[in-house]
Amino acid sequence: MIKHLEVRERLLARIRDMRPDDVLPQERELAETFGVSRTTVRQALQSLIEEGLIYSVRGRGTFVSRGRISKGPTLTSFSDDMRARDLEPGSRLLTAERRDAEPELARTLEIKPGDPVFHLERLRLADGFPMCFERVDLPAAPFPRLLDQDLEGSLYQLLAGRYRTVLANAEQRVSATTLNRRHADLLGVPLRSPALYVRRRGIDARGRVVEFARSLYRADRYDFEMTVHR
Amino acid sequence: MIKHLEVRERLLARIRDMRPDDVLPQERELAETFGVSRTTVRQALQSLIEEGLIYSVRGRGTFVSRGRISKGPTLTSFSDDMRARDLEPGSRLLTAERRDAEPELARTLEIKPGDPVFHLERLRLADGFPMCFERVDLPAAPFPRLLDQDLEGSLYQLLAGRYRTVLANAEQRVSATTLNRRHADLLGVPLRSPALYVRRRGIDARGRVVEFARSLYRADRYDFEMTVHR
DNA sequence: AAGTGGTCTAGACCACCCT
DNA sequence: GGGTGGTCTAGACCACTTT
Repeated sequence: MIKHLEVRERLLARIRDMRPDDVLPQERELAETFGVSRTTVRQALQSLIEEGLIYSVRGRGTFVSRGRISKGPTLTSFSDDMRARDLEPGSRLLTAERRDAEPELARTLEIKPGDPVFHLERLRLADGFPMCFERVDLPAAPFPRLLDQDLEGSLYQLLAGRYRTVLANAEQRVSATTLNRRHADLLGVPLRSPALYVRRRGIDARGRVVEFARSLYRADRYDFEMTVHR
Repeated sequence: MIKHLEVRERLLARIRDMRPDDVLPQERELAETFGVSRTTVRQALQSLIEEGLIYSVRGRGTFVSRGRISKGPTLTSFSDDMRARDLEPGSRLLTAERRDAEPELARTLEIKPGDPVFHLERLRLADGFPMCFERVDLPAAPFPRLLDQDLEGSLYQLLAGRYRTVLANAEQRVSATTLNRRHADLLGVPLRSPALYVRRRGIDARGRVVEFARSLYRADRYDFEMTVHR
């Protein structure tokens, strides 16, 4: 087990029993308590600060943040996201086909026009009810036989497991829209209901574009929580 | 000058002249070149990795990312935000009054029910056209004579300049909605047009709640861009 | 003056990738 | 086996806050 992650876990356990603005023991003391160097303690503290769970003030100390665990803008799959909300994720595959990339899609995926891509359409469910309609395009070359796999589970997990491709970061654009007949029916809401429209370009550790996804989230059941800094 | 920031600057200059997937010198070499320890080099590299400018692969090296500088989710004012889009920010003050905090607002602002708060309503403009309708509540105590100030400019700048209160981070919740008669008229769009609805709680460096803002952005003219990691 | 977090060092070993 | 990034150590000094 990596030490700073272990320290992080033990700090998390402490923080859970503390109240907002309570002060944590000082770093040198934590280092002694956990039997690690101060550097390692600081590495663990830093990750908690980045998530907004604690904050530090020079010359005063490190304190528990107000507010609760609001997950920062990290890259999570729909499945993880739903589980974090205590909802059971599901999926209904609507379309799965091989296509030739249109020029604009090719540019987005950084491949050549006409190169083969996989196009998926899925209805994402939470506790069995529609939450999100998503269309995903992926370059076909890195993912042989993708369409033969089980595409109703987590796509990210499939890419990581079978194709050793892990998404490292994503460019995301979030806007609002109202739903047309087809999308409203799929999501089980009235025509012209509001929805969050998210366009995402997923990038792997080497900087290759792995997916371009467009999702429509029911506005009455979903919102983005984020903590922004400085 | 803090060393790791200086190293960061010098690395940035190098990266600008490199192409995607070019490899950077190895960390031990950079340390020697810049006359600092490897730890300090790593601190500089880390900040560039977090911004997506470079990526590292264990056992291979550190490389320049594809894609350009995509600003992460940082805390910007409306004014900064508009200027980044080459739009001239403006403001029309609709309401500015002192109120007593309702219980729910008091809880959000972490003050006592009945404590005085300032309530502002502003129409935010971009190149003179409505972009966003915002309602802001602030605790009155830390901001004496706030209502006598010029409230049509940047609120963040006013808080920083006159009251020495700098927002350190904010909890934000983004959802979608459709506009009612009043809000549609204010924003100059048809009834029931889609809009982004943002609720934000701004926190200062000491963890005190400074503002609670609810904003409605025209969906046809505004979206959130963000880069998410890991 | 004492205590806190912020920065930095020099060196060590580990985990992983390549040839 | 040699080279890379990842983790960790023990110690030092600095900048800031509080007493």
